[in-house]
Amino acid sequence: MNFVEDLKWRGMLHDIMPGTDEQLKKEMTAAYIGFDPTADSLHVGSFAQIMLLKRFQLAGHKPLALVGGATGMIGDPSGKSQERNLLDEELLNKNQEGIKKQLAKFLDFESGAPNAALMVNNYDWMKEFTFLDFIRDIGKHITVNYMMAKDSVKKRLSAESKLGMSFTEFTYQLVQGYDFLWLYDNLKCKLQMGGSDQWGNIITGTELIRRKSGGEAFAITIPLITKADGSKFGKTETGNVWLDSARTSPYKFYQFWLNTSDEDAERYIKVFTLLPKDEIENVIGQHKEAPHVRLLQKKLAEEVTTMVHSKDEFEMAVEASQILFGKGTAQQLRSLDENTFLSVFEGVPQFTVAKPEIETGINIISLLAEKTGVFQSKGELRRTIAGNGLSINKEKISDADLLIKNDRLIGGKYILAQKGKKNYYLIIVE
RNA sequence: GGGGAGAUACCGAAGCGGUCAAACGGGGCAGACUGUAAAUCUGUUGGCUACGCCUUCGUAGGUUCGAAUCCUGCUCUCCCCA
Repeated sequence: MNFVEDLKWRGMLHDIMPGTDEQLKKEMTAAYIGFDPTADSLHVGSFAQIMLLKRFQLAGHKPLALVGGATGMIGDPSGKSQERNLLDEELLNKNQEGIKKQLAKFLDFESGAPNAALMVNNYDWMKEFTFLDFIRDIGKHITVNYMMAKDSVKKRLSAESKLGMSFTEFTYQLVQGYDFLWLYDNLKCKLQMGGSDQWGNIITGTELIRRKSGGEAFAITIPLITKADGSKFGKTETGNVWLDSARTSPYKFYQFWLNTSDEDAERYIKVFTLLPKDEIENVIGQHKEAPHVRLLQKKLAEEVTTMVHSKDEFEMAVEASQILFGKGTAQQLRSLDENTFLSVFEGVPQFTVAKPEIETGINIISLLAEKTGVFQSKGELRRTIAGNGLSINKEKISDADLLIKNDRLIGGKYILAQKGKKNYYLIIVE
């Protein structure tokens, strides 16, 4: 199966410019995708694009990852994003480094193969380009009428938009178009890929290449990743899901994928894993026969967590999940060694209390609602206990006057409080 | 500028002198069920030194034994007319 067919089967093809497939069959082709350097880590929202580059490289082509140092300063008017703050160069550099490190996990930058990946930053070629030169050499080739016809621009000019659009944002597509032109001229990049919201910007680039260099360039976009329930993909209650383990722990990351709905998982496994078609179809088939086993989600979470983090971290996440959600018992909990214990509860809100507080025995209400912020108020805690919703170290608590003493400490220094089934809080005694 | 309606807890919305920490719905939280899901059902949803006390019904005063409820000033919102 070739690259384009594979994308099609995976539901990753939104739009493709005529001739693209032929070009890819003809020769090794370089393609680029732009990433916003607004943070030093990418999140799962960009993950589909990363996988796109990955597949591209696996198909024998040359992927270019462009970090939008220049474009990131401007802000794409697509979507409802407001004007963006300018990022300073130092931060940009730091973010670029972080992003490159992440991409290196997926793409081969180092091998020296002809199709080794390359990282570029449009700031490098934009920073010396003066405004006058730009409007004369580039602006000349694209009419305002053309630019105004883009959806991203039209939306912002329409009556419903209260925000208006600055000239800076308006020029965005031109700057991005110039990126493509530059890459075409300098690195023989003939294809730009991206999310479906980028189609208009990409086409401005191919148009610019045609008019200025008389060359032919191509475009592929992938659909926006959606969730069946209509909420935004890549977010949890606690915020964005990042690829960096310092921002989103491997455990949380694993959980994110494990919790996808049946319908979503079926689409995601095609987009976010490298598993071949027959294996995916097999898993989907098995899942349909026994949906409650959630084989599909498990497979998806395994593949993605292993790829983004590591096999070890994946196994740790599974172990943590079993303790937290399986029939984890107090004995099991106490049997963990300290390191495992801490990694299981990594990312769980933590509180610290002084050792003397516990030694004399402390009332549970005082401990959870005063010494720590596990509960907002004592009333809330009493209610939770009355509703059978509180556990300490995996044991249900039904007595609001319970005294917590040293013998409750796990490993001599930890107490695990649990509000309901899913909310854990770690109290460290030292 | 003239006239009218209104401001109640996270949101919507009842209440119009005591029995109001305030009906009901939504949302939130928890429990049961379950697939760590959805749907459903149940409980709970101001604070506390807790059969009692304290602070809350736009804001500041007043009437009253007693006010979210009545009166006055102020602020804001909505509607109609100019």
